[in-house]
Amino acid sequence: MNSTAESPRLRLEPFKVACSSCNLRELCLPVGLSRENLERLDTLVASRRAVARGESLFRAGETFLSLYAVRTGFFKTRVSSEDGRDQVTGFQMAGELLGLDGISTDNHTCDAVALEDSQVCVIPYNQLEGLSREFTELQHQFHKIMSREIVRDHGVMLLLGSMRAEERLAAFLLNLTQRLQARGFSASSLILRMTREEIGSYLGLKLETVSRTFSKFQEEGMLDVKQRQIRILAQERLEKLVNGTNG
Amino acid sequence: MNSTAESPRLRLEPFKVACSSCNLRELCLPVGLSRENLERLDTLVASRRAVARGESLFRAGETFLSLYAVRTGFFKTRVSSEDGRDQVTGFQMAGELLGLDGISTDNHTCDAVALEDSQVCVIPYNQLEGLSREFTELQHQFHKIMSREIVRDHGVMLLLGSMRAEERLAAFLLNLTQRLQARGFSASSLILRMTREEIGSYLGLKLETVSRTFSKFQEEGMLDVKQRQIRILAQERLEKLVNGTNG
DNA sequence: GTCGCACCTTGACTTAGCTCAAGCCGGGCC
DNA sequence: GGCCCGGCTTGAGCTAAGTCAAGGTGCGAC
Repeated sequence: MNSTAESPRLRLEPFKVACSSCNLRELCLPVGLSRENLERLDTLVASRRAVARGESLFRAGETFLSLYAVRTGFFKTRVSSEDGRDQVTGFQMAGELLGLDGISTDNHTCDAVALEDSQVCVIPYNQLEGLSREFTELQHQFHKIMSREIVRDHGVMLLLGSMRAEERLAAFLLNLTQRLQARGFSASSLILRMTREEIGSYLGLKLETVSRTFSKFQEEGMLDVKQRQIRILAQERLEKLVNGTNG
Repeated sequence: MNSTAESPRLRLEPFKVACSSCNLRELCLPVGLSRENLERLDTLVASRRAVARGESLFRAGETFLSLYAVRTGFFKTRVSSEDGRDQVTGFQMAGELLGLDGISTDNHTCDAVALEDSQVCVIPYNQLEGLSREFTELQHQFHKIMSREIVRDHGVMLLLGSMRAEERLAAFLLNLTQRLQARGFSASSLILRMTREEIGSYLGLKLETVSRTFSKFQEEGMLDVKQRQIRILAQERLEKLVNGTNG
């Protein structure tokens, strides 16, 4: 209705979006809510925002007002140090929440960048706090999501602190396919949304190492790699790389 | 009163502990609470627990029921992978919260180990949820603490993913002294509570590398290192190592 | 269609940090 | 007092991953 000439960067979709009818509700903030409470959540998540590929949803330093749930598309989050070092801290797909880091200081502390044209649901944070005082289910679910992010981060620390390049890439691929599978996609073939450099930044490796490791996995018959199209040919061998006392 | 023969590992201190009169209240969960609300918090944080050096406060896999605030002493948290790899994910001192990772699955996902004889305040989690539905200040403060943990973890990822050994150790020391200073200790001299191996695990380095890097800092006149006693002689040079586009 | 550009691959060489090994230091205990 | 043991230091050599450099590939713009 209202798609007149607005900045593509900040375009707001004014039509109502309903969690209660969203097919992501089993993966997103609404998990575990009753029908009735779902409808109360609808009053909160009232707008969407489109983010074009390459654009930022938010940047470090901006005032924090809302969380965002990825509806469609794919994001990366990135922190930067004062001297310009970058670190990709995560990749987010449909149903995942962005912006939790902003609560601590009322300012975002990382950049969230769309890796493809994406849409997010806007969740005004103080309204979320209000509503979660009113019903336990939402409060509890929200706490679980924050806690899950902490657990995820600890897993990344383990990866960065103690795994070798092959193990890191294997863990990365298995994590991606597992999350894609939960969303109804294939467990064995995927299209990467990010560059080798972004994978490398996330895994604490240089892009050449990522590329070489992909090639090695292909030579060894574990993967079929064609640029960003990946087919997993031997999932159990990847799993063994990550978990086993590999040799 | 009740310090009869109990297991030193699980000893509960039955006497009342009051956040409202605790000298850590400006660093801990009660930050920002009004006098009146502080007293309501006292009803929640009702017991203490002592943990002897080397003992665990909780272990991965145990049922999650409570958060813990460090009252005195020093802890490390540690995650393990299936094949026995360990990663120290943090060191916690007075006023810091332990156990946030447990909310996500109702099970602890890491071990918390005391590095010296310590005491913690027990914060029953479902009571905390209840009370934080009743007053906004507590809810908001709790969310900030969880978010701060996420931000901290992202900082560690940056360190592990993109810094060299010297930068990691410098960042570690500066972080420690900053937190100690906030607790009224010297900004320039400290006693390490952890071994070289534990520092190495946290920083993604081997203990020999930690030791060599300490020696290098000492040779260069930036530190005075005598086993676990550290004196910082040139803080600004450590800062430059971490932040500057060092050469 | 083809040009340009961003991204990816591969090779040759370098190096930071790891491994293995030996010895030292200091605090607790008999 | 001295001895034992966990933790720390240091050296020598090795290796995984980084660096630098040269091409290849595929897609979008004109």
